[in-house]
Amino acid sequence: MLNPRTGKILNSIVNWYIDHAMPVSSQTLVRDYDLGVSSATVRNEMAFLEQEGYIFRPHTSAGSVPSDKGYRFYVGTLEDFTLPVSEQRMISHLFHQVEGRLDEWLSLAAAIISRLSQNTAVITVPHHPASQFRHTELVSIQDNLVLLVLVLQGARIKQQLLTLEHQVPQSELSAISARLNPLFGGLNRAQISDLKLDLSDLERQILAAVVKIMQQEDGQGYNQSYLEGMHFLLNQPEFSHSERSLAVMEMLEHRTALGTLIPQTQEKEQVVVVIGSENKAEVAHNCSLVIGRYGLDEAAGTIMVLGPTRMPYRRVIASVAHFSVLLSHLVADLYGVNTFLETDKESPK
Amino acid sequence: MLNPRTGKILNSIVNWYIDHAMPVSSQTLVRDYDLGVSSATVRNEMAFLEQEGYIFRPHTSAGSVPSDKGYRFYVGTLEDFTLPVSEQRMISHLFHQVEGRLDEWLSLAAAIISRLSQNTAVITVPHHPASQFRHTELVSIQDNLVLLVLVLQGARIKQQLLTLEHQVPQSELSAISARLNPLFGGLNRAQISDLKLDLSDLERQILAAVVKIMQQEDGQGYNQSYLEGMHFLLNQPEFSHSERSLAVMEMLEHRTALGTLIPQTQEKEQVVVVIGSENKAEVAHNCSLVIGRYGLDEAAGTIMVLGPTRMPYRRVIASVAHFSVLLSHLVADLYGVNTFLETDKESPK
DNA sequence: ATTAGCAGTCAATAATGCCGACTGCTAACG
DNA sequence: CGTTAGCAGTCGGCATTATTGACTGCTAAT
Repeated sequence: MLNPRTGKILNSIVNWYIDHAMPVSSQTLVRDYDLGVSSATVRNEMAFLEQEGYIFRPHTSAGSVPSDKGYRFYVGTLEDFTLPVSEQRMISHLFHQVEGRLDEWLSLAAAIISRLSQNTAVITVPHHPASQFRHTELVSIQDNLVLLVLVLQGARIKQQLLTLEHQVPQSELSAISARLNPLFGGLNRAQISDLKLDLSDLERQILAAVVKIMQQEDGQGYNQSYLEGMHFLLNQPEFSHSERSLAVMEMLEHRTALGTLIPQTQEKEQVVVVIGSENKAEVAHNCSLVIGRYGLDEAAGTIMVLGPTRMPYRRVIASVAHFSVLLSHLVADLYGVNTFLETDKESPK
Repeated sequence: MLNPRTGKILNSIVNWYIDHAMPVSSQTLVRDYDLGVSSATVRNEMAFLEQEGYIFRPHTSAGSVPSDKGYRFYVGTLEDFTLPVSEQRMISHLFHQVEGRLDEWLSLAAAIISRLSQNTAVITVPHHPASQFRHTELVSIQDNLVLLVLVLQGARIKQQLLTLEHQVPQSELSAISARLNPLFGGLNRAQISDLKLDLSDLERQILAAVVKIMQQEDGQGYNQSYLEGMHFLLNQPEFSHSERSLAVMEMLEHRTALGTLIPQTQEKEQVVVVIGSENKAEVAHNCSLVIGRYGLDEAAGTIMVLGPTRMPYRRVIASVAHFSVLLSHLVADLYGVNTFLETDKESPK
């Protein structure tokens, strides 16, 4: 679609602009990249690229800036999204230190992705629209106050305080949970509700609480997430002084509308890049989004990196791809699935 | 220390500046406040206030801006920190909707305080340097993978995945936790470590994990906290364009050094205000901090609101004071303490 | 002690001119 | 015919200057 030399020049423009955040001149290109032609030729090519909409100029006699279309072309030509070995080692080292804690994994992953990509990262908790019951436990706190601990499929823990009508000894509470656990095990909330059981008042209260917790859990999509590196957004020259940045920050803080940014057509283990005005939300029109999914069909989470359209796509995509695989393995363990997913290489849409 | 009229003028200056974020002129004061004197007199008083360091001027022929000393005086004259009844009702309504969940309480409280005070709010999880064991539970996840659920005093829940040497049936896991629970109940990690018990390898592994979790839990001070309303910082005109704001944001995001901002001398149920350069941390020299404590001796948490020195102190102090009492009640319930704390009125330092 | 009035100060804004970074074009070149 | 050197033209950015208007500080009258 673009002849090789033109493509090479466009990619050089994008690379330089990503690094320097300033319009690129024809001279700069021949100086910094090995194009083998003179600046005049580059100017001719740039005129063509501008005409075709791959780049634009802030004003008549200015250097060129990649447009969304230009970035899209650039991203399409990228390949080899493996992280440097040193970084891979660093990551696996850090993960060994927080062995065995889902929340720590996600929080750590968000922190690392954010640091590696120098942008804001969000990771949503693996989520399934119909959680399965795994285990419950009742712990007496004080008088008639009882802590209900609920373990869902995938080692997800929920808690809820219950106020009982009368004080109940711990031994009886334990007996109740011991009785309910085998009955509820492996069922989702609809199935639990449908059970025809002969229950005491107390047991009914507990069942109601369990169902309610599961309902809330199933209901929240992008509400539960780990957010890291908001300050990188502010560091970006294109954001530091604008009104836009504020709207984006607010969206991030409330997680509202984060879901709407995700395009529906995304297969697992594939990294999708949404550039600038391709975003559905108006506020994110000068942002790019790199989105990965992880987990299993029964519990999928999303990794996303948000930054200005001028972001280091290769690094970002590599980070997201790496963690997509890593977290998928971890979640597979939690859900007792042994299928090892094919890994190693992903390519953006 | 300041004669009544001078004090009244100073407070008028502070009030106006808090509302408008612009230097106040003598004319504006006589127009907007009922001072009963002419602008010339106000100018004379302002000259005095400037000489004494309560206010300063950005340049020679400019209006006046309160200094930290001026704010300090202003805060000292404030009284009546009750929230409007409508807001109190709104709060108790919202809290009824998330009955029984500590994490939701704190998260909600941070959100409300932030909204009410139009500034950034942080609430730390109630914390004690030597947590007490309450209950543990082992849930088989898959093969030899087991989820250890640990409940600490105060309904705090921790989780950890364990990889066992062999696969162990759920019934045996339940038996183990049933055996360990009465042994550990009410003890802190040192006491648990000191127990001379005859344990199997498996039980030893579990004990080690329990102690390690408790150790980590006891170790982290301000790490666990709920942060809300960072975008308010960016909205403030004094922050929107500065380098400072970035440093503050970074500090907030990493929670580092948040602890160092808290003055040590603070009694429970008392709200402390730290103004501008009174802050120990250099980065926070144009910030003010309103700090409240809540909880019990055995589990105290901190509420803090951070914003520019030009913040609506009355509203902020009232919000913090209100939630200090509210959360104290809730925590007291969790810890099985029935002492109702004397409430209603607090005054800042 | 208070006040009116006036002179003086200084930031903010607009207007102007200059510099330099780039491009677009044209004509020459291989 | 693609490529290149060179030059004219454009426009943002920066520094300089002028103008305005919002305040104060001072002084003299009340």
